[in-house]
Amino acid sequence: MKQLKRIKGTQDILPDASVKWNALEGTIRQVMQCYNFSELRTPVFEQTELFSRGIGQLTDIVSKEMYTFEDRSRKRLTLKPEMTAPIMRAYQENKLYANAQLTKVFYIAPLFRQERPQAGRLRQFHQFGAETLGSADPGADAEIIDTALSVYRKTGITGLKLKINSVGDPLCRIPYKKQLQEHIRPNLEHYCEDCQRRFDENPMRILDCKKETCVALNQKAPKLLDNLCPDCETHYHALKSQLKTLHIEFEEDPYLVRGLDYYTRTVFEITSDALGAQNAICGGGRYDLLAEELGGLPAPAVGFASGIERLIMVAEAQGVELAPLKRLDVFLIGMDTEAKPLILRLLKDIRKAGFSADQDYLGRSMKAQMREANRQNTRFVVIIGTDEIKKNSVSLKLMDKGEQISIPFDNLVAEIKKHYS
RNA sequence: GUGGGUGUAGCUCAGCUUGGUUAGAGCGCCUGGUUGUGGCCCAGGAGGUCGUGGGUUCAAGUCCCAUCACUCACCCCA
Repeated sequence: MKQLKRIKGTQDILPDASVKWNALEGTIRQVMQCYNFSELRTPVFEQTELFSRGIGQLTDIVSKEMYTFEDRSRKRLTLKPEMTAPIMRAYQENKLYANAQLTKVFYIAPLFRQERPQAGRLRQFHQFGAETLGSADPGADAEIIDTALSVYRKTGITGLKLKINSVGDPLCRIPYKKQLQEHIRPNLEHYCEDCQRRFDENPMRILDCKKETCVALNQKAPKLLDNLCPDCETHYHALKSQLKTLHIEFEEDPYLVRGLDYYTRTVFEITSDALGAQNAICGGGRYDLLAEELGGLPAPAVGFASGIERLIMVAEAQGVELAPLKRLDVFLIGMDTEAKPLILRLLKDIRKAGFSADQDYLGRSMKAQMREANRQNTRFVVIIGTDEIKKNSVSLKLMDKGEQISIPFDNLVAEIKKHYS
């Protein structure tokens, strides 16, 4: 019979890896708590309309990457491809703004996009992120960036680059787009195919093209940063000054454009050159218009999203251990049938005391069991054989020191506590 | 959707150019060297439809075609 396989672009997180995932999720929760973000969990699927309306019809995500299907009642559902829209939906639906003027939430969640997989890009992948809803203050933007960077610092990864930009708001962006199109139009035929396609859909993306000819043509193009309206200008400057106060290094990239429609004003990206072509480990920005787009009350908001798989890739490339080496506290060996019930009792007692403990279930020789204990990086081995039974004692081997001591049967747990380090 | 690369032991890979004994290595695993004692060392052992299907040939892991899978990159994104 044919062996069943996991579907393309998905991953089994095996025991060796899941230890790292758990440790990483732990540091994420810890940092989020310090910054006073609370967890918000949303369903894995939503009405398709949430994303088509929230993210934008013309974006790649909505136009060609969503896992969309009909349920039995012919409702159009979509496996969530990103978290911002669901968070905003939940914020409005549950009227979180009624409890507090300001809502700060974080999430750790699986997301789904049907793309061609490559290094750092899976069809089911995971992001953590934070969103501050209800504030238009540039301080919220700075805090969001600081939060992401704090998580990275805590994990131990280094060498990350922060790029920031402002994409303005409709007030400055709409006239700017026209100005940009006018500038490009005379030379449009010299631009690459992709850029020609972008001309009507999303002219600002043309500035982000990496093709040499396009980069050259873009040299003299007007920059949105030079054409911000006074309010956006003020916001952007306040953000930069707060980042400086926080001693956060950043690079201004006037061509940084994010692919999602809902961004206004602040956008940013954090990259690592330890990654391959997909070098962004974090992306985010402000989305003051999304709330209304989804049919709710106006609510300015800012957030970031960070790829967990990519973070782990960076850690691996840099030799950063996300989790300490796994150790088993106690391995118990019963030498004959008389010892078995005693071992079983001790195993239970040791576990009850909070230590990790295990025994052999394969009927292996003592030598093989010792090897097994060693393989599992065990701290203590407890041995009971006829000698021990006669003396109503157990042998406790301290594996790191190689020493072995004989102790009374009932003192075992206390003795383990004493030698545990 | 487009282009490149790779499929040989549980894992990482050699062998393919120049077809020809029983297809190899390292790591891992198992057994023994110790009547009940791990790591290091030594000795031995198990484990392979050479991705799949077809073709060429006296002979195919090796050459040709097809197909599938994986992978990297483009587009775009975390």
